[in-house]
Parts: sequence; C-alpha cells; structure tokens
Amino acid sequence: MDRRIERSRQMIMQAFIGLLEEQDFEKITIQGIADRANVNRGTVYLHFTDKYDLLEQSVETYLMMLVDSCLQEERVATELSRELLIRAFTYLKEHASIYRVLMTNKGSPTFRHRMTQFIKGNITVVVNYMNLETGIHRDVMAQFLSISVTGLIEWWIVESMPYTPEEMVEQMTKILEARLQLW
Amino acid sequence: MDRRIERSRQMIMQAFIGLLEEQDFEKITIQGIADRANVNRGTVYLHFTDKYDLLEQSVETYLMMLVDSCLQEERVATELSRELLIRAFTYLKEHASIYRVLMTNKGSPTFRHRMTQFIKGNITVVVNYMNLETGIHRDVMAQFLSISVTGLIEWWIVESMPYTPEEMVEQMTKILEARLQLW
DNA sequence: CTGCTTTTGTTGAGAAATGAACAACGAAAG
DNA sequence: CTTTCGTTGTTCATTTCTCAACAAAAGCAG
Repeated sequence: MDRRIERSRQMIMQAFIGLLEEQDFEKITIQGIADRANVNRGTVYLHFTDKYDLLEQSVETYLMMLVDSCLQEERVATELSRELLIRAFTYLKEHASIYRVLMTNKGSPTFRHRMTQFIKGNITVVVNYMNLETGIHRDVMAQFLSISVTGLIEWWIVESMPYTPEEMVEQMTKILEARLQLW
Repeated sequence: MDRRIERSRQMIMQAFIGLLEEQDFEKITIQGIADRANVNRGTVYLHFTDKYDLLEQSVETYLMMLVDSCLQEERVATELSRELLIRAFTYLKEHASIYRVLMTNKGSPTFRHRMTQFIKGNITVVVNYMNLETGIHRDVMAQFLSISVTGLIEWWIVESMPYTPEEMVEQMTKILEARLQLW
C-alpha cells in the first residue's frame, strides 16, 4: 500500500501525542497538529474526521503496536509467558515518552481502559487452561489478573520505570506465586 | 513551496548520512537509501541524479544549515564575534551525529574543504578591517585563521567534544591573543 | 449584544510521490 | 562461458498531498 498514507498517519499521531504532553486536549487545534507534524491541515482531515477521532485512532494504533511488539512470532498467546511480559515492558521502556502520555493523560482514561480490556481478553484464554483451587471462579480470576498487570504497568511508567523489565516480571511472578495471607 | 519537496530531500539526506556512518560510500545503494528513508526509489531520482549528486547536495545543505544557525540575525558577519562562534559550536554539538560523519568521512574530504572555503570567505572580510602588525600579509592571515578554526572544530568533533562550546571559544581567543614565541 | 479574530471543515486544481514495469548493466555463482 | 541475481536509471498511470480559497461556527474583547 502507498507508504505516504502510513507516514502521514504516523507523523500526525506523533505530533498529536507530543502536543498532548504539553497542553490540554481541548486546547489543541488541528492547525497546531498539522504544523507540528509538518503536514498540510487538509491532510489531517484526509485521515481523521476530527480531534476526537484522532485520539481514538491513536489509542487504538499504539495499543496494537504494543501488542504486536510482544506477540512477535507466536501470534496467539496460549500462555502468559515470562518472555512475552518482558518484551512488553521493554517495548514500553523504549517508547516511554508516548506511552506515558497515553497512560497518564487524565482527560482520557481510554487507553488504560482499552489496554485492560485487551489484556483481559488474552488472559481469559490462559485462565481457562489453569488449574484453579476450589472456590475460585475463572471470571473473577481473569479480572483480577488483568487489572493487576495493567495497574503494575501504569505504576511502573508513572514512576519513570524504577526497575528493569526483567526485575518487574520477576516481581510479578513472585507475587503471584506467593500465597498471600493478609488476614 | 510544496513541503513534500523539502521533507523528501531531508529524509533522503538523513538516511544517506546514516548509512555513511555504517558503511563505505561505494557500498551504499540507492535502494538502501530509499528503504532507510522510507521513500520510493523513484523519489530519490526525482531529487538527485545519483549517489554522487546526493553527496554533493548533502555537503552543501548541511554546510548552509550550519552557517544559518550562527548567522541568525546579523546576516553579515563584519566581525568574528565570540557569540557567533559559540552558536556554531553549539549547533555542531546538537547535530553531532551528522557532522561527525561529514567531517571524518575519509572517502570525501569535500565537507571540510567547503567549510574551510566558506570560513575563509567570511574571515577575509574581517581581516580587511584588522590592524595588522607590519609585515603580516592579509591573505596569509586569512588563510591562517580559517584553517585554524576549521582544524580546531574538526579535532573537537573527532574527540567527541571534550570541552563545552564556551570553553572552546575561550581557548581560541586566548590562543589568538597570546603572543606565541616559539623560537 | 456586536464586531473581530481564530478555527473549523470542505472544495478543486495542480504538484509530488507512489508502485510497477522496463531494458541495460555488472558481479557473483554455477 | 552462461546463468542467475541485484542494482540502476527511466517511464507511466494512479494516488496522495499540497496550497489556496471558501463559508460557517466558535471564541473573545469592547
């Protein structure tokens, strides 16, 4: 397919995220986005109907890029492997500037929400293969795991990644393998 | 003017310099440049006749960008001001990856040569306003100064900029103001 | 409220970039 | 030597992007 399309979309979304880092979503203008992307204003309308569509598509695109980065060869995650998680953390670290904006932007909780949704979809498959102790419902387990992973990732990014991807995954497995007796 | 032109030229030249950093000039292919620039191979031919033209134009363009960066408002340098030199060093530092390649690439001494030429052109004006001690010819003085500046800049870049721009300019003025008695 | 400016979304003509195809050439491999 | 193989430089029809102009809506100062 014509590489101008992908390039224009990329430049526009990048510029948009960049502006989102500096100013409030409502303050951002199409003209400003076009200027920063070094693209004609009309080109923005060629790919996105308006600001809100641009936000939505950006969220979706960057979520998919994150997913693709850790589902390299397997294509289907039948198990929540350590390597997969490490790849995810590593990718996030490499593109921290973008994902920090998407994660922390209070104006739109869309990205974190969509991310949780997606992780839950995948984790549900894994949970269905698990041997659960009696009394634990699979849907509760899936919800618990996905919200935990998302939450840990968000914390890690907000805190400017205080641990390496490996350490984070190590921590997560340790926590999950431990029998937490809080009461 | 159509911003696609400038953008394409930029992307191609950037990709070219990037490749020049990794491999020998003769080993570089138009296809490789196009790939790295994320541009159709035909587009390269739309702007440059061949590899050699691309090298020439890159040298000229990046030299002019360096010049523009330090001739911000004055437009004409009637005096070799400290500020002008600091701006030059600072700009070089900011775009070190590009200018290191252009400066050190043994295959083509073109950039350093053109740079010396240009500096000499400007310094000649300055020298004509100087009060010279008897016996010093203005053309010799101009040649001496321009080759000194270029040489110092080259050394500074090759050595990975061991001093700040301010320190370098300070050093230069000290050297020039000193009465060197070597024999 | 009333101008005044900025931003928006849309249009059309024209320019630039695209992919695909081509013949020609040199280099490497059999 | 002949046969691949990759690169080159060029062409062409098609698509995308650009610029400029426009009317309408939104934002804002007096």
